[in-house]
Amino acid sequence: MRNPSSAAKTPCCSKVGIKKGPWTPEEDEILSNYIKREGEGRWRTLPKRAGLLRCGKSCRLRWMNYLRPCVKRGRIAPDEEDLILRLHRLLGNRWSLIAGRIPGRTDNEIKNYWNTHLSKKLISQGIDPRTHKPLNPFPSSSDNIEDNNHLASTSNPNPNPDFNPGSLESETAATQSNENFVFNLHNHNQNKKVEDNEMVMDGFMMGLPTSHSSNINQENYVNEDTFSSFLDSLINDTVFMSLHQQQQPNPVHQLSSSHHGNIWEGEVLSAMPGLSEEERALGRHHHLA
DNA sequence: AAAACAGACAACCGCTCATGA
DNA sequence: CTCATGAGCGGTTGTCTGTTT
Repeated sequence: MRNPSSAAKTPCCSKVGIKKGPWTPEEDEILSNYIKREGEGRWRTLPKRAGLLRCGKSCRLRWMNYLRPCVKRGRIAPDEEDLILRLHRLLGNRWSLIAGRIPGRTDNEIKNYWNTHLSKKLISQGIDPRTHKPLNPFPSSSDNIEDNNHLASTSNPNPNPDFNPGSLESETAATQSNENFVFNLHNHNQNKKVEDNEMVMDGFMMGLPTSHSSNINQENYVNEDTFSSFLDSLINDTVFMSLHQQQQPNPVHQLSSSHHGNIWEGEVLSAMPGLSEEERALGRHHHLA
């Protein structure tokens, strides 16, 4: 339950006369017409100017998630679902980043779909939706071992069989290789939420020493275009399959055609489009530091 | 038919960050 | 540098709707 006393901290939504709850078609029309006429922005004052009894945040949310012409409604397609799974394995709960790679879908929609469908689906498959790792890393029966090997080969971000989150041996190449990528992701994300706890909790960041999160600086910055192109490459089957065929002859490290979140450092650095030799070197330097 | 329950998703809240005065 | 404000994000909750009992 929401804490009534906390509402006083958010003056924009606590004013008397501000309507809450589901939007009516009339309100939608007023908001749509106003934004089409006047444009987006200045959300705090928009309700008054448009003649709506809503807070600015509510107007923004309604526009962003439902009224924008580019918002796609309807069921999530299987290919979109696959994309969400891969991006979540790479990005964690960065819903806006994930949504940014899926045209027409909003962060709220993807977040809801994840919480109501995909997380349950992964759990039913024995996969931890947070970490994308098997829920039971030490199965007792041979059947379970087989099942988990299959799961690991398709969805585990660290399919290296030596991986053990609780041991020094867990510092495998797979885990360490994510480090630079994680590092750059945080720079990309406007340095937002650079918190040790969050980094530890994020699935694909498991095993990352927390001290690194406080050392994020500009020298490892990768610009938006580079990051965007990089993500495109990550979600492209062909690129990753060819990379793995070239660089990972070991069948243990082969990935299925539909799941390949396991990123090795060499792949990450070499796959980064437009990355200079200096930047690659910086990435290696950070990894070794 | 109606109540209870569960699932889906729309919306809200608190927080952080960016920017400008 | 500090403060105020706007904007955006992710977690959580409320409400609606379909299903089961």
